[in-house]
Amino acid sequence: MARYLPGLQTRDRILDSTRWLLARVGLDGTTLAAILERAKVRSGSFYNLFDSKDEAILTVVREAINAVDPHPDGIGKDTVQELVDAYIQFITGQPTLAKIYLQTAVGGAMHDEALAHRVLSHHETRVTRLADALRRETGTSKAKSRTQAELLLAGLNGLAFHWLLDPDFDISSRAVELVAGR
Amino acid sequence: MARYLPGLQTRDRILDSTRWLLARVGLDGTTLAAILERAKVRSGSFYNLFDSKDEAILTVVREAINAVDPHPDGIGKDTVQELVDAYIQFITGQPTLAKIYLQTAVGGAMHDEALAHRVLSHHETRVTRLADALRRETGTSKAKSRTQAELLLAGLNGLAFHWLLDPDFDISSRAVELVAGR
DNA sequence: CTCAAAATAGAGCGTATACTCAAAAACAGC
DNA sequence: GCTGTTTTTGAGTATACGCTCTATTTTGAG
Repeated sequence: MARYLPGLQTRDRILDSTRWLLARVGLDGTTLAAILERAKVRSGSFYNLFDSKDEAILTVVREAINAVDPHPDGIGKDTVQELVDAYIQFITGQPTLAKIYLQTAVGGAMHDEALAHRVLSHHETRVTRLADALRRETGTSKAKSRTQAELLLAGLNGLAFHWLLDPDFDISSRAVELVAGR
Repeated sequence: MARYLPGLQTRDRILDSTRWLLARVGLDGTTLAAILERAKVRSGSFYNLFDSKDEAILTVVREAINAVDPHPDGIGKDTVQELVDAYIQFITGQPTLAKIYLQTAVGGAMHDEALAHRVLSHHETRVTRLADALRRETGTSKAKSRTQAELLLAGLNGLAFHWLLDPDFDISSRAVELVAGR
C-alpha cells in the first residue's frame, strides 16, 4: 500500500488513466499496457499499488456509480423538474463517468455481483423518488405514478444514449419535451 | 467457399454453435475454441469456410436482425407499430445481441470495427424507416418526423436499458404506452 | 546522516487466443 | 477406377495480455 506521497500520486495517475481509457476506448481497450503507458508507470509500480488490473477498474466504476446516486438528503422534497435536471446535469457535466456508468450497466464489467446489485438499487432509488415526486405533484395513484416514473426514466436514459452517440444532440430541450409530454 | 454438401453442413454447425454461444455465454465467451468444440470442427475446416471468427459472428447478428424485420425485401410498407414490435422482439429475443447493440451505442465498447459499423448502420436504417412510417401515418414534415423517430428510438433504447437491468421489467407494454403517448 | 521501508524499473513468464499451412481424406463427375 | 476439387485434420505460429520477481533507487522519520 502507498504510504509516501509519490505512491499516492502514482495511484492517482493510474486511476486517471484508467478512467480516461474506460470512457474513450471501453472495457476491452482498457488494457494494462494502455493504463501503464498513459500513466507513465511500469508494471512493477502498478502492482505495488493494486492487486490486479480489475481492482483499478472496479475502483473507477464504483466511483462512477456513486456519482449517479441522487443525494439522499433530499428524499421526499424534490420536484420532478429538479430530479430530471439533476440527471441531465450529471450526464452533460460528467460525461466520462456517465459513459462508464452506462457501459457498466449495459453489461461490460458486471461480472461483479456486488456492483451489479448496486447499479440496480441505484436505479430503483431513482425510480422511487421520481414516482414520489410525480404523485405529490399530480396526485395519481401509487401504481400509476411508478409506471410513469419508469417510462420517464427510460426516456431519459434513452436520451443519454443518444447524446453520448451524438454530442450535438440537444438533450436538455428534449428532456423538457419529454417531461411536458408526460 | 463451400460447394459440396459436407461443407455446407459444417457451415451450418458452426453458425449454430456460434448462435448458441452468443446467447448463452455472451460475446466474450464466444471464443474460437468454444465454437470449434461445440461444432465438432477443427480450426482448418473453420477457416476453409470463414475468413475470420468475426465473420461467423457477423453472420449470426445479421440473421438475427433480418429474422425480425417486418418487411425485409421492401422499404416503405411497414407501420410504426410493426417496427416497434420488431425492435422489442429483437431486444427480448436476443438479449446478448441487444447488449452488443447498446454497448456500441455508448461508444468504444466494440473493439471489432466491422461489427460496430454493422450495428450503427442498422441503427441508421431503423431511424429512417421509423421516420418514413411516421410521415406516412401522421403526415408530418420530413424533418419533424425524423426528430420524432429519433425520440421514439431513444425511448425504446431507454426501455431496453431498463429491461437489461431488470429482466422482470415489462418492456412490451411499456413500449405500447410509449408509442401511444407520442 | 542513517537506514528500513516504500517506490520504481523492466526483463521475462505463463496462458489464452485467433489464425496458418501442409498433408491426408472424402467427394463427385467422367 | 481415375482425377481434380473440396473438405478435414491438427500441430504449429504469432501475438497480446495479465502478472511476477529481483535488483535498484528514492523517501523520510529519528
